[in-house]
Amino acid sequence: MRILIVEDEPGIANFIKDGLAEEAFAVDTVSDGNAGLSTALTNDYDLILLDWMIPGLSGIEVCRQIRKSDLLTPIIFLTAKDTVQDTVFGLEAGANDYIKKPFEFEELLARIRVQLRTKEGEQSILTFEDIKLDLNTHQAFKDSKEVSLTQKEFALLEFLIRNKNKVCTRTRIIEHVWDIHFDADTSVIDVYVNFLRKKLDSKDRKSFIQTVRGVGYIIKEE
Amino acid sequence: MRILIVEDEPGIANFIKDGLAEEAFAVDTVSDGNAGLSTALTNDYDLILLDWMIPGLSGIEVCRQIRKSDLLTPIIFLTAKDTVQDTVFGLEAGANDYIKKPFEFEELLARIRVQLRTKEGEQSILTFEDIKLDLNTHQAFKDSKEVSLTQKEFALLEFLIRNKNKVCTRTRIIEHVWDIHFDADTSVIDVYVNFLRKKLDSKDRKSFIQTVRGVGYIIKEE
DNA sequence: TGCTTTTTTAGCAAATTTTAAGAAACCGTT
DNA sequence: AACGGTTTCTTAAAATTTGCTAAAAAAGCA
Repeated sequence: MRILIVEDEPGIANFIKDGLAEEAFAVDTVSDGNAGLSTALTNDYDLILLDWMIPGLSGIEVCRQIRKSDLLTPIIFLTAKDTVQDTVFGLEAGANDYIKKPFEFEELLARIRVQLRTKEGEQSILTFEDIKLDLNTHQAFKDSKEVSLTQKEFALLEFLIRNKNKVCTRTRIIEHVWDIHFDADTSVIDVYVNFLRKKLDSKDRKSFIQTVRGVGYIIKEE
Repeated sequence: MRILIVEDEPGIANFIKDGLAEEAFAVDTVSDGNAGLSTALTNDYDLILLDWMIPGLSGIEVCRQIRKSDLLTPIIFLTAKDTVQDTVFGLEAGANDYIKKPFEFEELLARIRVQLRTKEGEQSILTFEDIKLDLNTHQAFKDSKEVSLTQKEFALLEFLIRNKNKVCTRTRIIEHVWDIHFDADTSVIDVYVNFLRKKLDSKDRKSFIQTVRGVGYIIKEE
């Protein structure tokens, strides 16, 4: 799950970024309206957090432009303003929700989850055959026995299971799990697929992660 | 735990009622706004499920009236509307949460539990294995021998035990225990976890507070 | 002031993540 | 079947990040 934060105060931006990283989201931040708009339009985010008062284009203008280009990515406004009138403008501009600063991280997280749930029926427990991932507790299970996974292992597995029965290309994996958006000459993916196989494969049958040569990997049912 | 449902569609009302009855809640239903308001005011419910579109007084008006009379019973809105603007008004009118129809019963139940937790968690003694916390007297015990904890130590331990079997992220800990809501570059948490371990760990087995690298800490049963 | 509590700092230890490189597997062509 | 060029697998080790711990500094409080 990729999230874009458009926020000019580095303190707040980092606070949110770190918190969301702990929840296993891939997070990018930009600090002004123009960068926000272009980044949002040229990337595939699952959700955007947009500050109201930012340099360059105002938050509301960014929101309008994004909607104008038919992008339906959920947008949550971060706003210091507390008159209902302003928030109404924001919602009319196409935002999905708003949260008043200062806010508790918990509340922000809840609102993010609400938006993501409507988007693709997000659940807090993902399963594939005898493998279970609990997103709340960050625990992974195989045959209902816990298997300890590192952050990256967990994130990769989550991505693969979310996209089960679809081929995940190396590019999409490196973007969504590693948050790398330039040409990457690396073989981390191979290594981590190997880690997951070692920890989660059953000995008697072929690996639950199948490789699609020249393209990427897939977790397929049956 | 008594729950009031204010909902005019008998199908939905019964669906929820039966489901909640199976979960051992005592459930009453009424089907219009006026009845909802008077029933809510003259009875002692632990939670109210309130439909947005009902005959008589609108759900939002019922909510407002209830809050006006200083009743703090948690209210969850059931709403078919999907513009967030409306739900925002609902939350401003004093609702505690909202859920969009159609919803899964599981999700409703989860939200109900969240609201009730604050109430039913009024038990004043928390325990985890051989550790006991008396919230009234602020005393901590290990093997029924008292261990003196400082305020922060107590607060951190309380938070961890309240969330036992769930990973507590650093962000959540710093918000709930230290009440810091901005970017925090600090390692107080590490230090205090260390304090608690020194005071409360058993020598023969691994620490009762387990660290989840890159995320936070967890107190786990078994 | 002296004592306790809380927070910061910093070096060390440990775990994770990444890199790198040879081995193995795959695939099209001969 | 054999070959060569790729791509992927598997390891080991380097690089980096994160957490632990002790000790000092700062803040509170009687």
